[in-house]
Amino acid sequence: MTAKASESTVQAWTSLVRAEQTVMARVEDDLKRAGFPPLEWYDVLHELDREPSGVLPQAQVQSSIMLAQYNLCRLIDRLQREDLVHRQPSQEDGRSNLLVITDKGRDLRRRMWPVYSAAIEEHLGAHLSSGEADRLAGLLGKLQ
Amino acid sequence: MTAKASESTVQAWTSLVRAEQTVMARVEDDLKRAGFPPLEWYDVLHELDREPSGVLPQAQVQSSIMLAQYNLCRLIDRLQREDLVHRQPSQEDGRSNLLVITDKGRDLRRRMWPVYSAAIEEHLGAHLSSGEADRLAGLLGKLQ
DNA sequence: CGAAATTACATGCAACTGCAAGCAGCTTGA
DNA sequence: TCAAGCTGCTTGCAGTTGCATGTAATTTCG
Repeated sequence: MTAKASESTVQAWTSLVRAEQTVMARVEDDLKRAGFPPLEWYDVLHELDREPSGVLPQAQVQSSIMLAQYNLCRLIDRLQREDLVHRQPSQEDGRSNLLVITDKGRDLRRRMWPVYSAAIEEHLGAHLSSGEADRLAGLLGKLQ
Repeated sequence: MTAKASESTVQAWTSLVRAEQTVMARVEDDLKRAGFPPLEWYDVLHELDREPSGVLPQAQVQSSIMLAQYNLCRLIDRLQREDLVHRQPSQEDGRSNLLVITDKGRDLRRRMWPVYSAAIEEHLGAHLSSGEADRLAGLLGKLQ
């Protein structure tokens, strides 16, 4: 439990942090340049938009995306202010909010995807063969 | 330039972001539980402490760690407030700050490392063989 | 049942961040 | 040589985050 990390492990750690932060910054920058909001907006809209009904409990969105409860709460405030989603009290559970994506929200997500996808391709995909991408995903999957 | 990302690429992207955020959160949490400041404090102290003189221009620290200039500026404010580093005007270049690590700063970095190292080992190293860690680092290195 | 624990969400406050702008001090080139 | 531009650093402001806490609804269990 208190073992020191090996050289290989430390190298993997620093590469992981560097790579993620670098690629993330570039992707976010592309979105911003195109006039779009941050990726976390996309994440929430994506979770809702993939539901045909466009509805999910706030707690379920929270467990899908990696965001603290109070941060999701305030993110929803912002999305609601922009009329991209709205909150609807749940009938089944009086504590729970249902989040409903609006047409405007679905439209924004749809328009963001080409830019987002191209950014992923340019800043990540272009540097790896298809096999390398698969192996990378496989190794990263072991860390969860 | 506007190519859509392949399935493998998107999977690598989501794995990358998830893995980094998950492991980072766990490592930061271990440091916090042990009563230590955030990792970025460590990063700055580490850059300075690896110099025998303990001195580096602020601009050079900035290019080593990934932090916007104004964020480093304010991070240094905090470190200075805690007497971990101090600023010293450069003789050679009147615009430049030299950052000097204090004994207290060196000591903090030294005490943080065992906790940091153990966290890396637990949350990353324990999930990968040595060969896997090397391959992961190699793949991630292609993304810079 | 009904008190205690848990779950879902919200919020005041202090700290931190991003942006845009500012201020020296250095460098360049007509 | 000196005005224009660049570089290194700082800062005001508005927006965002983390923490601790609050509120209300549900679940658990003696």
